[in-house]
Amino acid sequence: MMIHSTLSGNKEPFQPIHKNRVNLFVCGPTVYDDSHIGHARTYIAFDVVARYLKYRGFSVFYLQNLTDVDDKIIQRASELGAEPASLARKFEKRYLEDMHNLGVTNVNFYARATEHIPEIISQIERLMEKGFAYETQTGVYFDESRFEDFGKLSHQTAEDLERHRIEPDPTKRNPGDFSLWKKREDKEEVTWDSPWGRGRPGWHIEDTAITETYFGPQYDIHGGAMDLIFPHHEAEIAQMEAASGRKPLVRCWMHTGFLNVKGEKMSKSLGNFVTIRDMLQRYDADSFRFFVLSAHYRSPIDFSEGALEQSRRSLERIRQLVKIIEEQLECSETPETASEALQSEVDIRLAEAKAKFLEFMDNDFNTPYALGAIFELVRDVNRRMNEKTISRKALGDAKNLLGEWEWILGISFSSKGPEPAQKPEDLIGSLIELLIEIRQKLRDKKDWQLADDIRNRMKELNIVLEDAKAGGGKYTIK
RNA sequence: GCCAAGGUGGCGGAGCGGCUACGCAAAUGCCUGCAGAGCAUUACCACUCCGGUUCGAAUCCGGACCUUGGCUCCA
Repeated sequence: MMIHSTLSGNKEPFQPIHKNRVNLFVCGPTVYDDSHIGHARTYIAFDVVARYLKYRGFSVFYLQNLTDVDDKIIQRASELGAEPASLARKFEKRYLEDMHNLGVTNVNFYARATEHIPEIISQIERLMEKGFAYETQTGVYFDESRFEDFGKLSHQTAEDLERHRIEPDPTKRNPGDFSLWKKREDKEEVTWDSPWGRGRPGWHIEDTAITETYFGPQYDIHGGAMDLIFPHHEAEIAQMEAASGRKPLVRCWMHTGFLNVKGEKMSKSLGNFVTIRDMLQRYDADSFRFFVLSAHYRSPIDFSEGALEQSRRSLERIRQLVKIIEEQLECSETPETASEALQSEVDIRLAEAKAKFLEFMDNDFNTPYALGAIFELVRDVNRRMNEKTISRKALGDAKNLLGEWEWILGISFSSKGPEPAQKPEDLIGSLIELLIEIRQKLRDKKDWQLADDIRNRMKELNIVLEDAKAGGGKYTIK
């Protein structure tokens, strides 16, 4: 199994530190607002990573932090006149709801920063003892010049890092030094006692304190989006490798590409963001997951309604097959077995499809190509059903294989009921049902002209009828 | 300025030395009273540009150009 690591810039064979145990850590959100679909992209990607590793027989422990103390939370709370702690809890709850709704269900433990203050302090103390950190008027800082590997993840040298957009704190030794502990004397603020007085932790230290607590000084995979490479993950490497004296902190650094809108990064400041909640009002989670997985996790993806609609239709094609398979399995005319030659042909085909899927997933989680393998099977099974050369057993096998893939991707291939956006109010719905009944009577009498006229007139009202063979039919409102 | 990720058919998106996925959209056929949906088949032979290596390059090596992102807030 090959995974691309940002540190080396190459795909590397994946080998966990401890036999088949995989310790996976992904940076969680700062809970000061609702998450947007850019966050969702990253978390869906790592959900699939965790699922696939499990499927491959690894015992995965997936850990995520929750940044529940931070300047942004405090600022937002004061804007709203709320308590920072309760604001953080509220958005933490909403974040977990969002993840649940997206089928992101494989995180084993969410660790809150505020529940790891002693571990954070302990790590800073060790950095102080070893001379990697120093105290100033404003806080405790990591001395970047003492850690020679600084910049190795983002492939930058000390000189590259001389440039900066924000004027550095003049009390720091080097402009690149980052905060481990922020001193805050104000009684109104959220603070904890520390050897350096009241204050709160810097952003980077919470993650290494948390991963050290649950995984120790070294672990297997660390994930996050590209924007975290510098400075956040660089700082994590510096903190933990300096504190423990052991490297590497993680074997494999995985970073997801951005979700863009019209080629630009989705962000709050540009105002082009869509929250997960808003998106789920319009589209189902499975279509969104399909959209995310139809691009490689490291590639940027461009979000648009059209792209999501395309994903919905593509997924529909797989669902259609599952529906037909189920019908065929119930149909008494479907033969129990086929000739030996046909059966072995199908067996080979299924085994090939399965092997292909695994091969692509083993190659740095190439979900787009894995989806391609699914569609190849879909076409093949459809063809065999048309030719009526497929047996009940083969259909069952195909269904089972699709079931495995469903689980890995976290996408349901079973058709759902009507889409939420299409459900009309009761009265209108009843009237439409009534018209469908009347049309059916006309169709029974072969009064095609009037029946078609009703259908056309309804179409003008944006109500699209689709007649079923058996009679009746379904409708969609645009 | 430095670092990173990219630039592939009408669109989305893989591939990363020869076999040129897959999906959407399209065309044709099957089905259907018709339409839609569904299914099958088909077409297009695309890789930012300029050099080079090679029997052979979208893929490797130089060199440009363009896009997006990071450079101490960020998934």
